[in-house]
Amino acid sequence: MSTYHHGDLRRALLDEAASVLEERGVGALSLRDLARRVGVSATAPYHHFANKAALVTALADDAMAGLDAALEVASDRVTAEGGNAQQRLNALGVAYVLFAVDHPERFRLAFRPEMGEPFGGIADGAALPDDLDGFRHLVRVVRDLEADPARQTPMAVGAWSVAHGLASLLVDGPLRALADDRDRVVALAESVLT
Amino acid sequence: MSTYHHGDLRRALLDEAASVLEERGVGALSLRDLARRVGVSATAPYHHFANKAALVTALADDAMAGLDAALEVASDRVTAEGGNAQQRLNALGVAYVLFAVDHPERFRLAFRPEMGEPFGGIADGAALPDDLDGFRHLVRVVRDLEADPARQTPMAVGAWSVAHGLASLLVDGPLRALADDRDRVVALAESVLT
DNA sequence: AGTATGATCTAAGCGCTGTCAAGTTTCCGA
DNA sequence: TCGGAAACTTGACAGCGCTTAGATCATACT
Repeated sequence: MSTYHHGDLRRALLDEAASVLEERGVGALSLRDLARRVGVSATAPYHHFANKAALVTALADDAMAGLDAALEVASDRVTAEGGNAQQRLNALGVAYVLFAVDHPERFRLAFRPEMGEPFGGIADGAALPDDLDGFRHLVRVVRDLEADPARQTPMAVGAWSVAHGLASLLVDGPLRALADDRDRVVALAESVLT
Repeated sequence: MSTYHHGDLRRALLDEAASVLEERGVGALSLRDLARRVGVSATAPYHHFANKAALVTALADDAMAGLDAALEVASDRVTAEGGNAQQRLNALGVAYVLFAVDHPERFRLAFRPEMGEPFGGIADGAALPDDLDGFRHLVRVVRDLEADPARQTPMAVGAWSVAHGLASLLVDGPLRALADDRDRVVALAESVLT
């Protein structure tokens, strides 16, 4: 026959995992179940991922990439509309929050700590690094907005904090009830992100 | 003999779980292991908790209570020192962040969504409820600070967002490296929470 | 063309988990 | 005192992550 070698089992597993994640949440992820769904033996995934944590980490990387893409779209849109740096920063915050509301499981997974080291890390007084692990848009807009390098890092941290905090509260916290109404989410985000 | 009935197995399980949580993280929690440590059969916990999720939820409630207590201490301290409402709000934010840094596992668990419904929820235009599930201190200080009820909810949301976001970034995000140095955490928190 | 080699996948099994069903021991109130 | 309820035990089941050992396939070299 012909299906002994799968073709791209790694990709198939990640895709299946993404759909399980969306429907049942991260707690429902199981290597055996994924293998079953893809139609492969229980141990096949181990030829593509060292262990379950590695698969989940890869999935989290995908989620991060999705968030980054959403921020890029928002940033480009404001730029195309001739917006200034402040408007771009606000748009990034709104897009950040909307991504979390639209894809809560992906958002949660992206910031899940117990599986690996997600971030490069930034120091306190040091200058802002170019690539904040996918948050290059934030870095760029902060540099446009604040000339003094010493103030860039606190500014980036503050902007990121409020966006991330609001997103978390909408996804997991006391604002969950609002998360369904995108218009109200946008209004709330714009009023808070200033 | 006498140890057939344990005395307060429920409390013993929760205490043991709290210590496992602190040392190994939430992923290392296992009902069987807890039972073993407490010296009881594997199924004994089921007479006190419907399932594992119920135990974890109870543990999360404890964690929330701990955070609330930390906020209360901070609020009382500022009040005793004759501080105004704005100073009290800032102190709450710093205490919030410090709790997260000092007890990262407890902080993460308190906001873990997949086990039950942690929050009561607040609506958009509605007035701020008295008890925001343990965050009564935030509600109180916001009421002292902003007379207009329509603006209280956005203000509370904003303050909570930035504190929660900063705490998350310090615990799980790109600021992890700073989390060890409490003085710098305090300085960063005070500079961001304004 | 023939074959070795490495990549890919399967099969069997270990120790762990959460949970259920049924039986045993202890406590406490009528 | 005694009977029911509460607390706990034993035993078992299915599912999990992961390891070890072996089968199968594509392809690169001679």
